[in-house]
Order: sequence, then C-alpha cells, then structure tokens
Amino acid sequence: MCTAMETLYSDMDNSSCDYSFTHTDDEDSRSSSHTASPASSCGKPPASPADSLQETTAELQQKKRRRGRARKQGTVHVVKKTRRLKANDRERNRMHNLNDALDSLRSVLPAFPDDTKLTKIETLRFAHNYIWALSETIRIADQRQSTKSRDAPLLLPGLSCIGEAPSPRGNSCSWASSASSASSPSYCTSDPDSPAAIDDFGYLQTDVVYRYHNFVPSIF
DNA sequence: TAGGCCATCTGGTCCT
DNA sequence: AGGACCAGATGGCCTA
Repeated sequence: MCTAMETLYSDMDNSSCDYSFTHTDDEDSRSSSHTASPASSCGKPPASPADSLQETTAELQQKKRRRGRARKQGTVHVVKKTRRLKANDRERNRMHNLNDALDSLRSVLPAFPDDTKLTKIETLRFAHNYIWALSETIRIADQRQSTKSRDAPLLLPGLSCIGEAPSPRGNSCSWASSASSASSPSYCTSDPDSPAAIDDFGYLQTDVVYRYHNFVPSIF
C-alpha cells in the first residue's frame, strides 16, 4: 500500500536529493556575492575552450559548494522527517490510548442484546445518559427514603442491576434483557441535559431504555 | 454505490 | 525545543 505520506516522503526524499542542484531564490541571495557563474558575471557565453574549462572548474566548485549545502539541508530534512515520524508515532499512541479509554467505558456500560459495538459518539452519549439515569435513581431513592414511602417500585420493572456496579460488557446484565419488558417508552427527548424522565408510574424512563426497546439511533 | 465510521497523517497552536 | 492536543484531509472498510 502506498499511502499519501509515503508518496510525500518519497517526493521529499527525491527533493532532498535534488537539493544539490536546485536553484532557489534563497540560493541567489546568498550566492550572488561570491558564486556567480562566469556566464552571468561577464554577461556573455564563454568564447574559448580555456574559458570553457575555467567555467567548468568554477561550476564544479560551485556544485561542490552546493552539494555541501545540500548535505546540510538534507540533514535538516532528515531531522524534520524523523521528528515528523516520531510525532506520528506519538499521535498514534495517543489515539490508541483514547480508544482504550473508550473501550473501557464501553465495558462498564450495559451490554446490548445483540452485542452491537457502540460507535465512539454513541458510547459517549450513552454513558452520559446512563450516568444521568443512575443519578436520578439515587436521587429518587433518597427522596423515597426521606418520605418513608417505599411502596412504589423505584427502578424499572426487572431492572435488577442498575443500582449495582455496572456489569461488564459481555457479562449479560439482566437489565439489558429485562428492559425490553419494561414499561413502554413514552418518553424520548432530544435535550441532552435531560436524557431521562419519570413517568406517571414513578418509573425511571431513560433514553437508554428507549433505545433498548427500539434501537433508535436518533436518541443519541 | 453512497454514506458512515475509523485509523492515520499532517501542520498548527499551546504548554512545559 | 519538544511534547500534547486539536482539527482537517485522506483513504480503507463495511453496510444498507
């Protein structure tokens, strides 16, 4: 596979080789004082073989000088290239770490029945909603405890693990399977600040549950 | 085949 | 100066 970068680098490598004889404005400004070619210095082409020979040696010397500088520029180029490669490597590792973090986040979220892997954005939004739902559960539990009224069910019917430590993904959580038998999803919001609501029966209605019912990506 | 998702590269900017 | 972070570009893979 030839990536754009490889192409670029191959180009760069070629260009670095070409530096030796590439005529640049910079070179002009720096060499005009002492490396003007004989032709340009006298304003006319060399007339005799001797002149020609002299020009040849001058050119060779000039090329040598240019080669010397090219080596310098080539070195700089190599340094730049290695620096870029190191930066790419760090960036790759950084993104891998980010993905690892996302994976660990996925692992503590309830598993979907069909074991569909959440996308990155879905994972983040799902986690946001899940945290919100757990917070609401705790808040309602506190309220109930303070009012001493524990008649009505706090959690969604069959929601056995929402108050416990999140089950690892793959370790099938009863919440995931039982949620499908929960009350019908009468609530769905696009407001990211309120991903869940309490329905008329006091049950916690979350977007998460809604998605379990319908697998509607739009709720994310 | 179009569109979504993802990995990677890259250059710019900010921070230490 | 060098690393971290970020956003844009690009190309590959997969799915409807």
